[in-house]
Amino acid sequence: MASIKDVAASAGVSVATVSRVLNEHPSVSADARTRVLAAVEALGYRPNAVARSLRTDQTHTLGLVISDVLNPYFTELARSVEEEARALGYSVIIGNADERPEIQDHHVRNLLDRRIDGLLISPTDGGSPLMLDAVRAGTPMVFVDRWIPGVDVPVVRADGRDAVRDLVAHLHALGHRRLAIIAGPAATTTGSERVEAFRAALAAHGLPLPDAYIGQGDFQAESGRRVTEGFLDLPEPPEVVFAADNLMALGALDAVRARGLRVPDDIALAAFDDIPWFVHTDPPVTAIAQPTGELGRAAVRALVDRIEGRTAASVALSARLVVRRSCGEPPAENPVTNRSTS
Amino acid sequence: MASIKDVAASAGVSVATVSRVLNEHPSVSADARTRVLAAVEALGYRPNAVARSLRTDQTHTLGLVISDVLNPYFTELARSVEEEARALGYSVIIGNADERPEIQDHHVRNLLDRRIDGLLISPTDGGSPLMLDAVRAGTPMVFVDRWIPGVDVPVVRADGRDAVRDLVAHLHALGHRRLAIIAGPAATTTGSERVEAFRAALAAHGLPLPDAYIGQGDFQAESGRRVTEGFLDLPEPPEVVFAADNLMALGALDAVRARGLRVPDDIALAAFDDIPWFVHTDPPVTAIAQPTGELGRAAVRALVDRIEGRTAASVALSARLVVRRSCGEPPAENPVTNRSTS
DNA sequence: GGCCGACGTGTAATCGTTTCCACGTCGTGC
DNA sequence: GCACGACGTGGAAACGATTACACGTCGGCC
Repeated sequence: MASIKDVAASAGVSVATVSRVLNEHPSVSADARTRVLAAVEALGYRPNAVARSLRTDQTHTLGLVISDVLNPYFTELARSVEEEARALGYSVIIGNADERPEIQDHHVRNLLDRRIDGLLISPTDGGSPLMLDAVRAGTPMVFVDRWIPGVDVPVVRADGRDAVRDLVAHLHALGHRRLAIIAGPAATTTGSERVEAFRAALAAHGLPLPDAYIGQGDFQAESGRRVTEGFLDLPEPPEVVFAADNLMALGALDAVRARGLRVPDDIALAAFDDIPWFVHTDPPVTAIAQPTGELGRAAVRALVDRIEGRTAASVALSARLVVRRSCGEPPAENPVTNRSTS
Repeated sequence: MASIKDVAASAGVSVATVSRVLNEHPSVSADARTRVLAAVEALGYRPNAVARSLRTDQTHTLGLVISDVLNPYFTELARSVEEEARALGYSVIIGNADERPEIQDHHVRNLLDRRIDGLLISPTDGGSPLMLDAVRAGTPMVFVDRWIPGVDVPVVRADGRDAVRDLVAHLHALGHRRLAIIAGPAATTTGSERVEAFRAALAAHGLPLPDAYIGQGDFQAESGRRVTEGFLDLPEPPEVVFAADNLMALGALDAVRARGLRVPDDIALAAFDDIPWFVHTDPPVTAIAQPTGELGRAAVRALVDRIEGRTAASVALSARLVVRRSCGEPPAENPVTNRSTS
């Protein structure tokens, strides 16, 4: 592979001049510039990003550590992150933690070793020493979706409280009184927050949230299945199951189906996170939709602000309820909320 | 951030010795080793991967350029690729081409500039000059899922021919005679191959595949919707629509639903690529399942073989038909093929 | 006509590693 | 007792870029 030296030799100038042409430094004569450009073209030269990074101490790369790539919500997040980053001249290295703290740490370490310019992360747990060290060391960082309390890092997330309230009102109006939730891990903010929002919304209607109706999941389909089976085995099973993410909702559907029961007649179902497939499931699933793309873009902008020396602020966008048929009594068709893709 | 010099100074040895300890070079005294290790620990030193890469000319990084991250098939592929790569000591940079050749080229260029050790790619088109150049320059490369004919690069893919034959036999047995396909872009191998396999399977049953029954899609949901609407507008609409990927099947469902028609009563549907959601759609969708995880792992192994100087061979694994209810007449329940997650 | 600033260019240091080579100090074998 | 090999170590040169600094040349202005 041709190096800057080859270009310099071929153009009859010094490497410094080549570098200046490449970096659009003003003080280069038109003559030198054309000769260099011609040599670059002829040799098919491309600057070595590794060498450049070593010298300039910037990689123009963002690290993104997400909890689970198989979760469509995070996939969409990753996509919008990459898009916005590309628009701003950065590339993205994605690490998939699979909801496992040790894999998360592996990725964080790896990204730090590669000297990424900044880190976007949706923490799987309460924060490992490694991550806290990175924050302390001044690594530009932004939390997205989930965050770690007490750590001074901007957070970009959706606030689902209002939507959860709308959901509970909807369920209450349909006559449901025994509502259960499949929660995410308590170590994640989204795990505990959604339970709290649910509990508060229930309280507003004078409904309790008994412990038996709080199932502990881990945001994966299998846990949704397991928890739902537990609910169904209860002497008095809930009338509604609210899954704190879309994969656990999938697991819940599996469990209900395995028993030969029907949604919503035998048990109603709702989910946090809306995905295109919810339109076509049997029945279509009522869900709380996050502005996922906007979250990803906002997170990148915040991180790049931080990297480039500006100050980055936290962002909270609101989620909204999308009513379908999985909780009973089909509402009037709404052509907008029923579009399956965006 | 502490550098190797700091460690050397702190341990009272030269940088060469530190480097030797870190790289497990044998000729280091036990005494020096412990002093270095202690210094590393004390300073929280981590080698700078950028500098190391510059010197050794290897990044221990693989590039993966996929056609569309939002497609669950590619997501799963990406996940298995990353997992296997991690197991072999490599990390992965994913580029999402969104089925657009110019974005694909952007990612390829970017990855090449970063001096990745090898490239895993599922080409969106017939091969840009850039990619052909990279092949000619000897960049270790492996095609996965799709490939470019006439280019000497190992291919790891699923052969769906038998499964398509099984599908057509299944459809024929159900009494369907007018079968249509939503094809992928002709520039992709999976785009044209699936049509050919379908045509051949139809011919074996003495069935034609008229041009009007070949809809041109682009592997995205929207095109599935558009093509399906076209089919439904035909004077004699098909009895079955076979979508060449899962997203176009989603679009087809959207279109059928928008007309108030029902699957499979009014029109049957089948898809290439199986995904967990197909179990829970209304109705569950008959699909051809690829061994996605195995494909990803095999692709990584082939690429790493090539990188580390061994020879890499092409791999073709077989796909299989998973019958559900979207083509009519429910088969007996099969607990294995109906599990929604793996 | 001389001085000074602007301009274009090249030399060389630098980023953090790895690794070749040379060197000193042993222990061993004759 | 001497030669020699093995071993542990350090110095210094790379890798491919960027950039501070110095230098020569030219034009304009007094």
